[in-house]
Amino acid sequence: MIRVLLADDEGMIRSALAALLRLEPDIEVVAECADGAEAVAEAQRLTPDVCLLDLEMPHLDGVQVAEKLNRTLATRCVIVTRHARPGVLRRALASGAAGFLPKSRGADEVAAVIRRVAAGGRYVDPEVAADALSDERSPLTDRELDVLRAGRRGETTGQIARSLSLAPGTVRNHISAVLGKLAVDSRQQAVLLAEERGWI
Amino acid sequence: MIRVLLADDEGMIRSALAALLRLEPDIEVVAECADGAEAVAEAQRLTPDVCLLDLEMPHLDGVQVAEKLNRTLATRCVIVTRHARPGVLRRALASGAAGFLPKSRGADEVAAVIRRVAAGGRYVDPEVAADALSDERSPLTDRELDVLRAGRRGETTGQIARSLSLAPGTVRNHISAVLGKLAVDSRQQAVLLAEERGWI
DNA sequence: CTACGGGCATGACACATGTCATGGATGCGG
DNA sequence: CCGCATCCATGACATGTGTCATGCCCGTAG
Repeated sequence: MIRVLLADDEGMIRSALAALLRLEPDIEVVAECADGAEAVAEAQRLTPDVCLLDLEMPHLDGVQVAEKLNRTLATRCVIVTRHARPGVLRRALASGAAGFLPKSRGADEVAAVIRRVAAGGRYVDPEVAADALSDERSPLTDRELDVLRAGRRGETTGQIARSLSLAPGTVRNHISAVLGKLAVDSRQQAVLLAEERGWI
Repeated sequence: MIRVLLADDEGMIRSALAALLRLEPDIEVVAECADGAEAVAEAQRLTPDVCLLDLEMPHLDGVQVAEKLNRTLATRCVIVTRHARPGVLRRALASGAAGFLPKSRGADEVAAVIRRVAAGGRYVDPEVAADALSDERSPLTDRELDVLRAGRRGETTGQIARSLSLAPGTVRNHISAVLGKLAVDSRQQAVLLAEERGWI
């Protein structure tokens, strides 16, 4: 019996997948979570065999959850997302996720992927994988990405600086480097571009 | 037997709902569509009893599809969406939709709603309806919304000014008024808030 | 008519932001 | 070891942005 944890902030898809998976004789859904923090807590309490994690969730996203879990548990994580971009795939694999499945795929593939990763294998959507082979990496450094992430919602330089424990000038410098590399004029344009490419 | 058409651009949720609905003895899924144009064509060909339409779809959104169908067919439409805001609900009802269901609700409610609208009733999610009763309209003036829209993607003041044929100072003034009314600190936060509320 | 209020436009000012030059830390290859 | 490159952090400076006071235009109430 494969014990599965489900996490997705969208109730409809979460409950739909749960209902479908419960029809499978060899799969047991042990938890349904609506956000990343809950997923981490439940996973640590229940130690499921496989965690199916939506990427877009409040507070902790799926990749962050996978990162946390991989540090402490033997659970295998599958990242599910609407925005299947090469950059996102890279982030997911770097976090130690064992599977990557875009939501454009049918629900019938979910059970198959779960079985595969539960058996110790990995699964990466072939289409996204092909894209990832021919893509260019983000030209941004880790720190630049941190700063960009921290300013994603229009936070002021001061807020970003405080949340990263940096001098405001340093934040401005990183931002400046980002703007130059991405050839845009404003912080917000940089955020939009980076989000579109799956870099943050 | 209730004949249902399903339209959602996200393959996973579309196929999951289809699979679940097929388990219901009195419901038959006659079509699954990935975009609005396809939904219109299939509905006209098959004349289903109920159309379950995602709001966010490429080219034609759910409300536009409902509008078209209500002009020519007796089909009853249910709008399904992630962003369940009063403004969206108003748009949906104005288009003649018979049902409104946010994706935050469980998949188990879908069949019940379909039966209800198939029987000639209407269904509006009670929580969104309550919001809609107590909602306030946008406190922003037309010009302020124009400026906000023009700056949606992080355009600089100069670019906004040029695209609206204004002095840069005027643009700043409008922005300033917006920030005050919305009680936020930056342009980007104002854009996010306005988008979230369906004002732009 | 006149006074008033609201929306729109503008320029001057204070402050936040982006740019630049600089220095320290680390890693790599000669 | 030394030079070289890269990343990170910082402060001074220029530019862009938000705030404010002001004036115009128009519709409406007195």
